[in-house]
Amino acid sequence: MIMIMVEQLRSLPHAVRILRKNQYLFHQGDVVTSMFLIEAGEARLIRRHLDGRTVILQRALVGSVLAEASLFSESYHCDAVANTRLTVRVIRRDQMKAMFENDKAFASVWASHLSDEVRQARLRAEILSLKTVSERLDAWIADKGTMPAKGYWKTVAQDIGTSAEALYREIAARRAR
Amino acid sequence: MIMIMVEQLRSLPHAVRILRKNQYLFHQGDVVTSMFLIEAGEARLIRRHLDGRTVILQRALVGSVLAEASLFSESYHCDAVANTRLTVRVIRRDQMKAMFENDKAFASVWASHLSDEVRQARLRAEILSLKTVSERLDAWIADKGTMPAKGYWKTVAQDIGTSAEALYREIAARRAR
DNA sequence: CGTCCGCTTGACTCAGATCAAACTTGGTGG
DNA sequence: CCACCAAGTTTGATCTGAGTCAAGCGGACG
Repeated sequence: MIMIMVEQLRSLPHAVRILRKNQYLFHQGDVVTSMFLIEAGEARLIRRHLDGRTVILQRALVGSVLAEASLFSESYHCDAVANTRLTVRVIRRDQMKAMFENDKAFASVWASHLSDEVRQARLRAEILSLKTVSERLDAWIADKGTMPAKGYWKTVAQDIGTSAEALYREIAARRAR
Repeated sequence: MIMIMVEQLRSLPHAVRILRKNQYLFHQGDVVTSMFLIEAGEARLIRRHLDGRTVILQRALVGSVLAEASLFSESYHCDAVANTRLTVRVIRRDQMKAMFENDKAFASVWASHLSDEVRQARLRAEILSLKTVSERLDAWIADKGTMPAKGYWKTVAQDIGTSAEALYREIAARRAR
């Protein structure tokens, strides 16, 4: 399903943009003129708080679209930053809108994709409403299937909204059993 | 926008169902045959955990649709319960799908609505990723505009994922300033 | 008028945030 | 090949915000 969508998006005229790690793709408040399909690398949607803390709204990997939720809105509601060196396909918003309006199959796939995003975001909120690290980790694993390789644990800690240390301790405790 | 959608939904043939408080509209895993438009009352989408604790995924008031994210899926991914006496308009899923496919305006409105849901769910996750009650309350108020009337505070506590007591204390502390 | 529910406040306890210091590991450049 | 650096991991110590239990208050409503 998602592949079908990506296929169709690739058929549109586009430009390509390459960003360095930590470079911004767009900022909260910018007028939405383009949508971005990730070709290589990884990005994150973040919101920065007054005190400088950042919250990750979403992590986006190869094949995902930034920012789906903005196709019908005037301005971006968060920042997008490259997590790694990042290659994105730039598609003009009006072209994507035209495709949505003229191609029934695409419209369905797009809506279905949005529905999935709703579910995922609600799941994330559900995980974050759990109180202990242990419960959150269980829920995270229940969703994803397995624990990732060692270098990615810190990332999981951010996903489930705890400090890295707390997660390491939980993992250590489980290892001990 | 949302009103336009509701208007169009009302134009479809439908049945009406009335539920008592705490009665279930559907359960997680049920096959999706219908969508529900709330005519009167209030419902909540919840997920029940092994230990019996319930997590509110979403609260739904008059005019909202349950469960948007399921139009394109086979089974419900959570439970829906009446918060009050509840009147819903029952619309068959295949009719709604047909409308999505044949009516461009509706398709746009629907996708736009889903985008909004994505934003809201992500915002909720963002709030829940904050660590102190004070920060969460600030974020909640920043989103909604103001604090609700006194009888609704307990609800807010659930929204921001803390105990009622913790919220009452935070409110008391603010009053003191 | 009694019952229910939301609010209020106190006391206690604890999970996890934070700070800190050491150790792996992979990559980079000399 | 090794020194060095950056990032992630590990573990300890400390502190605190908030969950929980508990008891009392007040308004709404049958």
